[in-house]
Amino acid sequence: MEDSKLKLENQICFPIYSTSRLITKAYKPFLDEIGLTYPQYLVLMVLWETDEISVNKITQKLMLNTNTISPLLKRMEKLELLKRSRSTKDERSVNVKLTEKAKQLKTGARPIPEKLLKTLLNENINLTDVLQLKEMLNEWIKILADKTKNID
Amino acid sequence: MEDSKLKLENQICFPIYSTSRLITKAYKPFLDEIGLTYPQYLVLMVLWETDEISVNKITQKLMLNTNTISPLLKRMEKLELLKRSRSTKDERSVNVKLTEKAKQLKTGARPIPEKLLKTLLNENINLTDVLQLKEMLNEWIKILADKTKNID
DNA sequence: TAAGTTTGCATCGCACACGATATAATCGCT
DNA sequence: AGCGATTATATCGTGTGCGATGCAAACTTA
Repeated sequence: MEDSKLKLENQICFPIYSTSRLITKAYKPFLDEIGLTYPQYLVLMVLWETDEISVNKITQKLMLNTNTISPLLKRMEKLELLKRSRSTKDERSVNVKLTEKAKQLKTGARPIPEKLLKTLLNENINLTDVLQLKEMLNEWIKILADKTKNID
Repeated sequence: MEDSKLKLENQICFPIYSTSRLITKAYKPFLDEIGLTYPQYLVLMVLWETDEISVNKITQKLMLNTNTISPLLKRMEKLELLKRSRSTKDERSVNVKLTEKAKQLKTGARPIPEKLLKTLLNENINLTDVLQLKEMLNEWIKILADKTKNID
């Protein structure tokens, strides 16, 4: 019986899982400086782009469910990074708005993407590789988002 | 001021993070059938390859710390998937050994890698792409494991 | 317009990840 | 042999992720 497929080193999924964790770890020193966790940083990236946005829109952009986003936003509100308020148009909907404090954090965050990219580029991986990888992952995200949409 | 780098869609890290979560989700139906979580499945892949292995070796292979692995193994012992016992040679070390139940789970797990791969391949992504991606990720893991080894 | 369905958000419980810390065993150096 | 440093593992607290469930507002459709 051939079991090589069950070996860790032959999996494609394990390297993605590990890389993801290691990248989050690589962010840590930079995010510590501005007092953010990685998921909080993701939320702020959404809000820096579009202040005043509904919880639902955030879940869509980050592909996370409300049972992850709601407590995350709650913690961020406690950190005075944002304000939540019921929409008047649709009472079910909650709008999220940045505080001045969070807007100013953007200055500290601006150099982070470049720093991370510098960490990831070396003699074996160039920018073209990275962009190619990004395309491929986005393709996978499309496939997987579709195939897993009924799994909860 | 150019802020395009702070946009979610221009990040390479976010697609990796999302793909990782979506892949775990894609595993779920298959792992549910044999009553495992994804990290538990990873531990078993290590043990199916080498039964009787120290906790330390497992942390190295999975690149996870003991504060993640210890409780994980404890839960798995409660599920009767493995036994833990102090090494006689080195009383600090704990050896992990599969139960018969876990060994038999391997039969149920055998088709899983192929199923997952089938999910990931389509008209836009072929096996060569996947293998190329794996190489690139392994390169990143090397870089990141080194650069983050002092971050805790 | 009334009843059933869907939608938007929240809460609860559980399983990771991981920083900080603790403890015991072993190692290294004198 | 003795003692400080290192190593292997465990525990605690916090922050995600996410399945299950709850609830109220909005929608649908008879």
